[in-house]
Amino acid sequence: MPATAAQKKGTRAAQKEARPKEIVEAALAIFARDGFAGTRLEDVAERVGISKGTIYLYFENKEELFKACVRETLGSHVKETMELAAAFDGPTPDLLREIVRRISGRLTKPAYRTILLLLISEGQRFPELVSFYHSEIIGPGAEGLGGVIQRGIDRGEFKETGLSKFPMMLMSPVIASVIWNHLFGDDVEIDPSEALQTHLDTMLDGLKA
Amino acid sequence: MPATAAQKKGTRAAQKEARPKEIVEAALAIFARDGFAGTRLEDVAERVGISKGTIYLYFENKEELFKACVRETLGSHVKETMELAAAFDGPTPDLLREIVRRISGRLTKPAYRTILLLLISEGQRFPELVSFYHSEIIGPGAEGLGGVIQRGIDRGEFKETGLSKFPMMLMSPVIASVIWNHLFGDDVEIDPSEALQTHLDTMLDGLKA
DNA sequence: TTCTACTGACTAACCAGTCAGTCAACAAGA
DNA sequence: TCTTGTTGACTGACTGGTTAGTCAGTAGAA
Repeated sequence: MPATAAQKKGTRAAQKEARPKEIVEAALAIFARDGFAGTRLEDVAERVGISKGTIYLYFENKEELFKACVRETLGSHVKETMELAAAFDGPTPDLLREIVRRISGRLTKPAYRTILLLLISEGQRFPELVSFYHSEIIGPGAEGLGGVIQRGIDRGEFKETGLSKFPMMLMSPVIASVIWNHLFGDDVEIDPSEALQTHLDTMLDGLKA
Repeated sequence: MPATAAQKKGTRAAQKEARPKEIVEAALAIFARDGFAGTRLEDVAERVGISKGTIYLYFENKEELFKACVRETLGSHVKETMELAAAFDGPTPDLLREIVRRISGRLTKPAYRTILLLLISEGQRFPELVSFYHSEIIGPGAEGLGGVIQRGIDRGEFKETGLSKFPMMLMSPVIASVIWNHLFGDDVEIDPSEALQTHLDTMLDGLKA
């Protein structure tokens, strides 16, 4: 009996182990293209190179497959970002730039972008997913950003503004540009990091104590 | 036995004239709830109090009904806003505030909000709708906002920033809060106009020459 | 040979779109 | 005003196509 995944490569056991991820990856692509209701599991299967029945060996039904896609992609990288914030001891504007840049980096990755758009479209149908997203990602993220803004205020670098109440709004240009590109990308593509850069420059100027 | 509920009011001619709007309104609600693929025309019909067949007397098919919903709701109020900008002769920050506030007012109206979310979810499937939206609303809107920012720069009220390149990003907090409320509104509702207010305060401060 | 991941034909359900039939509104004549 | 014929908005059962989900059978690794 082989011990590691690498050794098992090509064996049935290895294949079995790799299947769920393969399926989720393919499903993500098809869900992104056709939405939840519009997705045909046969298309997903074909993309993996298996038959539809196989999907049901790994996922209870279409809904569970969808949820797996969301959970798989979201992961939870919030913690490390928060640790960075705690350890940092330079000027707060630099810290804020770095953190916002990191979040933006994640938000604009293809898989994450896809999930963001899918959550917007299908969220109503999957309240548990939305609250998962809220409690695992959005909540801690907002809290973290809020903490950084507060740090700036405490250190006399930022003045007090309403932004403390809506720290997530710092990310709004990134979200808006992801949506913009999704809709109008063929005509006029926006570079989210450039949009963010511009936005941050102006905001940080306006925040200055 | 026929349903008599629909036959209460007005003449046949009046009824016929009112039908399309009734259908579009009902469809908007169901599309918003179930998405395009998920919407059953029977549900739409039931909401109006007519039978499914009647919908086909007024709309060629499901797609055309969807397009009618979008076109009906979007209208085109951009022109008047632009005229306001041309006529205004006070300080540019005040003008910008007023214009952004107006756009936000439209964006957050329930029907418009619904269309925004539907365009995000279903836009891929309806490229003509997206380009309609782009050419009728977004393009002129962006141009108008850009003009106002330029006015500020010309009058020495604003400094030159990258914002001129992405004027629509001024609206990003509104878009982000519409999406936020759509997803998380049950837990923590954001007041888009408050978010916008905060955002504008900071941005205008940062834009100051 | 045994075991099991996988197959794909099948079923049951669903729904967009159709169309022959219905009946209330209207018109016109008595 | 009443009667009667016509019109056309509307109905809803039906069709045809689609797809989620099942399961008896297969193939190939161990």
